[in-house]
Amino acid sequence: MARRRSGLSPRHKKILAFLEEYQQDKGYPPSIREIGDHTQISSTSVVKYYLNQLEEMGYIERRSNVSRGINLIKNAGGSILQTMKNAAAQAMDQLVTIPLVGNIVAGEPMPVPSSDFSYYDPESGIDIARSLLPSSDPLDQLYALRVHGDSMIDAMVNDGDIVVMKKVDQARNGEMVAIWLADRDETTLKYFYQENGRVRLQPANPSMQPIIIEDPSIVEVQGKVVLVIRQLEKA
Amino acid sequence: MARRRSGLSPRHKKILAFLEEYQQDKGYPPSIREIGDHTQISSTSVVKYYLNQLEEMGYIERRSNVSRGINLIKNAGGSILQTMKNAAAQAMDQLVTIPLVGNIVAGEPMPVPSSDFSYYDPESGIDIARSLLPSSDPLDQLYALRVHGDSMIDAMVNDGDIVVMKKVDQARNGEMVAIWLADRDETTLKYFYQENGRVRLQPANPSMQPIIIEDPSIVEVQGKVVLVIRQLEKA
DNA sequence: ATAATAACAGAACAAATGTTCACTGTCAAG
DNA sequence: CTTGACAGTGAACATTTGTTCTGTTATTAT
Repeated sequence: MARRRSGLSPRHKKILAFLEEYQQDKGYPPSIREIGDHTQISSTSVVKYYLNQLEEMGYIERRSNVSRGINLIKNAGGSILQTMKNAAAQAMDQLVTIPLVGNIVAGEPMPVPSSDFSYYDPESGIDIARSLLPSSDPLDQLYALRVHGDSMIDAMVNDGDIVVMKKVDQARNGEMVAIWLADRDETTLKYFYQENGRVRLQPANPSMQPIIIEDPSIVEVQGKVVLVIRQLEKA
Repeated sequence: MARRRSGLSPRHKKILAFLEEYQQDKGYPPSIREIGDHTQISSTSVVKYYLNQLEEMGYIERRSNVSRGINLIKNAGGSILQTMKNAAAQAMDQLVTIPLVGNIVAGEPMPVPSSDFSYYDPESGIDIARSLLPSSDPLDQLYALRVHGDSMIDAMVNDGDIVVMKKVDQARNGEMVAIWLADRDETTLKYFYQENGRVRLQPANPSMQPIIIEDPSIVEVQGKVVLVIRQLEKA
């Protein structure tokens, strides 16, 4: 039999390759006996023998007495698996999933996710290409709402549309914002303009008249509209 | 105890979160007892009970009688997690680029890509998550147009909006289509209804009146509207 | 109230799986 | 040739771990 050289023997490589392939395929690591079967090693003790060596060499991590407790650190080529994760993350990065946290209904306050809101809360999310979003916005401040009813038609937003919002509590001129009008008990989407002490809320539909509010304190900005999506054909 | 809602209960979410975190941290999935310990579930049978439900819902895959044989398919947000190798390719696949071939202007015929049109012709394209599009549509029949002017406001489409169209020459009832009205020299977006020999073109804005056309031969369907996108903040 | 169903508990069980150990074979150096 | 480190075998063993089962508690519907 060949003596232990400095590097990896064919069996070492075979085991590492199998570990990677198996984890890839099944989503969890193989057992010692499965490794043996697929690498022509008939004895479980020999598999353990090799696994110990691979662990010493830093290719894997193991937790003793734990079934399938093998963590592949780097593959046989020596390149760290983490780089792969990064590549995937980068590709994923082009596509962001925005939580769909609720509905906009004119007569009731709009749901806004709390700052500590759980990643797993939303029943569903919508996927958006990053290129459609303002590049600067941090993703965790974005959330989406589905519009219910025809109350937003003067904002050119229809029943069933999805609006992507950014959490802000102050609007700048010219931005479209979601506003809770305390005196009317109403949520509305309007272009926001603050000019000489009063607030003008301009509908997106140029044929509609603006709302002028003399007392800015009663307008409550819920968020800024970033994107509106209307699916005519349901996916 | 709370009844099973349509979506995921807090425990479902907790388990999914733990599965993801554990796998990320250790490199292999947790055992049933470990899941129980970290999610305040005292009985292994209850953990199994939830795992069965998660499997039925498609969030995980399991191999029976296999220790830690859990494969996390998608997280609670519903986005695909897959294993790292496929993730990059899959993520790419989730994103489609649709050619932006021109503008819609009310007074002139709408540009429609010819059938042999080169995929690389358009100066620019827009990236759309596949999940937003009708799953059935072949991608090569989709194209996008930018709306110029306020002429489409009765279709709830604003100046600057992007409409994604599908090439069709015949519309079915209830579809929103782009139509060239020969007698008016005008392009318009309307809901299409053909009923007892005549065509009714219904604006999306429910407060507007429909156009009735007695002679169907003068309506020329340019395409079907699949998606409308409005970017409030330019990227 | 009552029945039905979902949610949960805990123990007992069986199977999967890692570990240990005594033993055999190989090869190179003294 | 002998020795010793390395490589490998196979079985016995001990844990870990998934499964099943009986039963209890809550929630909803009738």
